This record gives sequence, structure tokens and C-alpha cells, in this order.
Amino acid sequence: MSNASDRARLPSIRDVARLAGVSHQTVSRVLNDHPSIRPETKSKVLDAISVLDYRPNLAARALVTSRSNVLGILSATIGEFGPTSSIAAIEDAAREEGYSVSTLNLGDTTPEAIGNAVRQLSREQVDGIVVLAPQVRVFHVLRGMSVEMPFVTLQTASGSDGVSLAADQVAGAKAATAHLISLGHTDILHLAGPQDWIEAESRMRGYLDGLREADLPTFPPIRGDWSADFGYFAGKELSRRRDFTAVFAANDLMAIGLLHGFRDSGLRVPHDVSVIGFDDIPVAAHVAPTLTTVHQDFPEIGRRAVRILLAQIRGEQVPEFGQLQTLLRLRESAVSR
Amino acid sequence: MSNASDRARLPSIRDVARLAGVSHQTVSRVLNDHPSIRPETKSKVLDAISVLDYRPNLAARALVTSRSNVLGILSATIGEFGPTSSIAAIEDAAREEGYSVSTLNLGDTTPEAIGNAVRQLSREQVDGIVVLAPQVRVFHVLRGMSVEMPFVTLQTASGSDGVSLAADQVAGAKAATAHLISLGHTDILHLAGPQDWIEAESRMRGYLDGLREADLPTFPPIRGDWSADFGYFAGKELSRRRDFTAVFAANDLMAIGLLHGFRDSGLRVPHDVSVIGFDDIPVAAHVAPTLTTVHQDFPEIGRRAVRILLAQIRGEQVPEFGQLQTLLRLRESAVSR
DNA sequence: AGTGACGATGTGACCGTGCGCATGCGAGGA
DNA sequence: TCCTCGCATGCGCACGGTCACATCGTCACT
Repeated sequence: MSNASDRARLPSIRDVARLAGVSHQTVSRVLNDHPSIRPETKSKVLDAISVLDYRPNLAARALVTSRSNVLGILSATIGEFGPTSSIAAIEDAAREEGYSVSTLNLGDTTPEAIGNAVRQLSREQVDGIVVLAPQVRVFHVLRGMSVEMPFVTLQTASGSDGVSLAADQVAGAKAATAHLISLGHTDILHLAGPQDWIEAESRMRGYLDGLREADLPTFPPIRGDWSADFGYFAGKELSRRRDFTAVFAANDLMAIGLLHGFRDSGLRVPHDVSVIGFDDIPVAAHVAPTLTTVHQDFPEIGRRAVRILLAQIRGEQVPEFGQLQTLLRLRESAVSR
Repeated sequence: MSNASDRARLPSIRDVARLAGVSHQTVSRVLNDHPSIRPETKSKVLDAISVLDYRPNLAARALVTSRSNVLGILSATIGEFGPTSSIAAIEDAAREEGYSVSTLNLGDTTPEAIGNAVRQLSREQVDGIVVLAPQVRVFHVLRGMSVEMPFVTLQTASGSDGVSLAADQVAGAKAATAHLISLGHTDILHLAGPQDWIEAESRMRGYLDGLREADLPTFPPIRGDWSADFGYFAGKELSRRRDFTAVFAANDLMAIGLLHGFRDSGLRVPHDVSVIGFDDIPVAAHVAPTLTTVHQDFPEIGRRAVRILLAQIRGEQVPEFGQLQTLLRLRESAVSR
């Protein structure tokens, strides 16, 4: 019969010590794998620990070591497939290394909001931060803040001083564009992401580079908001002008909306227009027509982020990863003209 | 010029006290909004706080109060749209109430894994846990563990003793089925979720109830794994038997795969077969044909979970929410025969 | 005027760890 | 044999808050 006042007090390191007949300090040494412990003593302590079902108090440990074994995730991308898979991978990788993960969603990306978020995380004493906030301005704010804390951003940054990593967006976008060109398309539009987003810029650059290298005309990109709904309306609009034969969309959601918009306007994909997306979300292989797109390995990005961040935290040599390759997934939505 | 040894020591409550000319306890009272503080004293303290840029050390506070102001999220559903939107909402709602959020992904759902996860979270001193682990067995394990900690599960549970909440899956599924019936369909299949999942069972029950109430024949449901790929293969298989005119799939991903499978087999949706999904994921409105589906308000579910959990933690009256309504979104994929 | 209640503040202990330093003990070299 | 050294362990304090209790002054009430 255990009621609320039963909150006895969990066993502490001293309770363990008493039961094992050693000092609390010895118990602490066992817990931290100190080398100078007789095996016999160690097993006595371990027995006592399991008898009492002792669990170290992480708050006390954090207080005295001023390290929390918690990683913060600062995210400004809600519910999207890519970031979500990366976050899951980050959590798993962090747990494997004995770190917990505290996630914080950024409502808006004003400098104040970012500042507050970082301060909040530092109040929580996180040992490092992974930033999934792909907006250019977030990146700048962070740089400007001179955060007194190890952090990694998951985006391809222009400068290489801030630690950041991601798949090679430019190359992926260029490959998609080149594929369209190799299929004989010469008038290729780009449905871009929001101006502020690093990835949007990278993918646009890949598109522009691809066309320029082939000496083909570029069109001013259409600025979208990543959403399928926007893609749909863009498709309706674009169907009025018929000065293109292919569209490269900056993500799959917009590409799928685009397919819908074209369909509703009587434009047949891929017969009349070819479409390529970016990300390879799970439904991309099943929409009609199935979507040719650029695949990237989100989980691996997350894992690498953790490895880099932990190296920074531990003061080890920060591993140098090459840029992650993207992979063009050929499906039905892009064909030769 | 600040080097590593500069780790001076962040200002503590006593530094603030010294600067403000009061005792450390008075500072503590200001921080905790104690009523008996002269406004004048309070402002002196606040000034000192902002001068020193003082931030309370949460670890120290957690140590002495044995409450961490952290909520744990135990998730066994990776990367799916629904849970992901709920998690984001949980995080936001928790932050608004001054709680941080620590997420833990469950690799597998063996009792040991669940036990370890809960123990890990309790080591981290979380004040409560939100469980997004829709498998029946997780639910049982948790009940069996007699977790000494407030927790909420996001699933519709059969028994009402465990605190849990979600949209009314049974009603939603029944509405979908009834809609097909009202369109004149009499031979309706169900593409179900994995056997172990609470939601899969609820949706199947709604399907069965709907048919029974209309005195229509039920078919043994096809067990899927929630994935679009599975839906695709199911579509290919089903196209061989033509003893049905409609399919109700337990989630949108499988429904979208199904559309693809039917399409590849020469079966036209909705002309030959009507299809209804569940969840209303963002692409559902844009696939071809656009998908009739059951919408549920995932963010609201997350917010309610936080409210209930916090009430439990604070020992307040736990608010009694009615079950959340689902909403049938009529689109192109289901028509009268 | 005396007294009790209450408001505003201070004092010291305590929460559960890890760290620095001291201590005891046995082995090995002079 | 004595001294030194390294291993194994213990002692006390510090980390930065909160809590229980003490103190002191003011004001209302008898």
C-alpha cells in the first residue's frame, strides 16, 4: 500500500556505500569507472547498487560537474519529412552515447526568438546544440551571438567556419537539372523554396548552374513555401504559359502539388511536362505519375551531426566528413521530350 | 580575449544577493514570486539579476526540489505524420507552461526495451511522461510496471483507468464505412494496420461495426504495416479478385500505395473501386485521385495530453475532455457505384 | 499599553554528487 | 631495514539552489 507520503527518498550513493561497507567516494568511483578499484570492492558495490535498485541522480551530477549530458535540438522546421527523420536519428545516436535530447521548436525566426531559444537551452545546461533551422537568417544570428557552446547546424553553409553539414544540395539539384537536359528538355522552370532558406538557395543554385553549363536559358524561379498546396496553385498558374517542358521543384511536396495542378489544368505529366522533385519522401514512389526525385540520407545526416557535436564537446579531433552524396531516383514523372 | 580557463563560474544567487544588498533567500523569493516581498526590494534584486545576466541553475533547483520541469516523450512511432505533428504540439504546449521536453525513441517494443526507456526517463527525473506508443503491448507493459510517475498515453484505450486520449478512431472509421455504404457499396474491404496497434484495432472495429449495422457482409481484413509500399502490393494482389467495389484503408499511406497498385493493375479509382484513407496527411489532397479520408486534429491531441499530464503532476483536477471528433474529408477517391 | 498576528527578511542546513587531498598498505630498490 | 612510490580507499567540502525556522518591526485589537 504505497501512498503519496511514501516518497521516501530514493537511495543515494551513501546508502549504497553503507550497504557495501565502503565510503561514498568509492561508490562514486565505481560508477565512473575509476581505474583504481579492487575487483572485489567493485562487485560488492555493484551488488549493493542492484539490491537497492540505485540510480544516480543526474541533477546532482549535473550540478557538480556542470555538464548535463543533454544535447539540445533547435528546430525551426515543423513536421516535414526530412528534418523529422534526421531528428529521430539524432536522438538515437545521442542516446547511444549516453546523452539525452531536449528538443525546442522555434515558433518564428526573429533574432529575439532565436536568442531566447538558445538562452533557454543554455539554462538547461545542454552540453551542445544541433540546429535544424535552415533559414539563412538563423544562421547569421547564431554566428552573431557568439554562442558559448558547441553547436552544429545541419545545413550546407556558404562559409565553412561554422560547423555544418548536409547532403550536397547544389550537386543534387544540378544532377536533377542535368537529367532533364539529357532527356532533351531545354526550357526548364524551377519552383523554388522560400527565399530565406539555405536549402532553397542551394537547390536553386544547382538548377542555375546546371542550365548555365549547358548554355540553356534560365527562367526566374517561382518562390514557393514548400507546401503541396502552393505547388497545386503554381501548377494551375503555370499551365497558362506553355513556354516550358519541364519543372524542377525544390521539394517533393511542391512537386506533388504541381502534378495535381497540371492534372486539373489538363496538362499531362510526363507527356506534356516532366517534373522532378527533391527529398524522396515515402509517397513519392506512389503518386501518379511516380515522382522522379533526388534522394538524400536524412538519418545519416543526423548521425554525423551527433558525432561531430560530441567530438567538439569532448575536445576531440572533429571528424571531417566529405559532403554526403545525393542520389537521383528515376521514376515516371520525367521522360524525354 | 576569453580563453577556456575563463569558465569563471556563472553568477549564482548569492552573487546577485551581494550586489542587491540582500540575502540569497530574498533573491530566491523574488525568483519564485513569493508574495511577501517589498516592491522596492524586488526591483533591486531584478536589477542585480539583469546586471549580472544571472540565470538560475536548473540542475541545482532540480536537485533540491526533486522536480525537473521536464516532460518525457516516449515514442515508438518514427517519422509518421500524425505522431510527429502531435509531438511538435506537445513540445510547444509544454514550453509554454515552463516545461522542457526530452524525447526518447523506442527501437523495439519488447517489455525490456520499454522498461529501460521508462527507467531512463525516470533517471532523468522527468516529472511526467507522454507515451506515443500505439501498440497494445506497450500499453499493457506500462500498466504492469506500475510506473511511479504521472503519464498519459495518446491512444484510445479499452479500459478507462489508464489516462489516455485520442480522437475517436472507432467513430471515424465507422463514418468512413458508412459513407461508402451510403454511396451504394456493399462489398467493402478493409486494409488494416498491424495487429498489435491499438489504432489499427479501433479502425478495424469501426469498419466491422459499420458493416454489421448495415447488415452487410464483412471480409477478413488484410493486415498491413502502415507503409505505402505495402499498400501498393496489396493493390496488386487485390486486383486479381474482383469481389469488392470499395476499400477502406487504415491510413493514408497505405491508401496511396493502394491507388498506385490498382493503377498499375489497370483498375481505375474511383470508377472501378472507391478508396478511403485515414489521417488526412498533407499530400492526401493532391494525389490522383485526391483521397477521401478521415481527418483528425493531431496538434490538439498533443495539447490536451500536456494539459492532462500537467494537471496530474500538479495534483489538480484532471480535466475531462470528451473524445475528439474526426472529420470525413470528401474528395475524389470515393464515389457512388 | 500590552500582546499577538503578520509581513519582510535573514540564517543555516540540506539535496546527491564529484573533486582535491590525506591516509594506510604492500612492493621494490638502495 | 628503511624509504619511496603507487594503489586503494576515506574525509570533507563545494556546487547552487530551496526549505524550515528565527528574527525584527509594525499594526490592530483588547
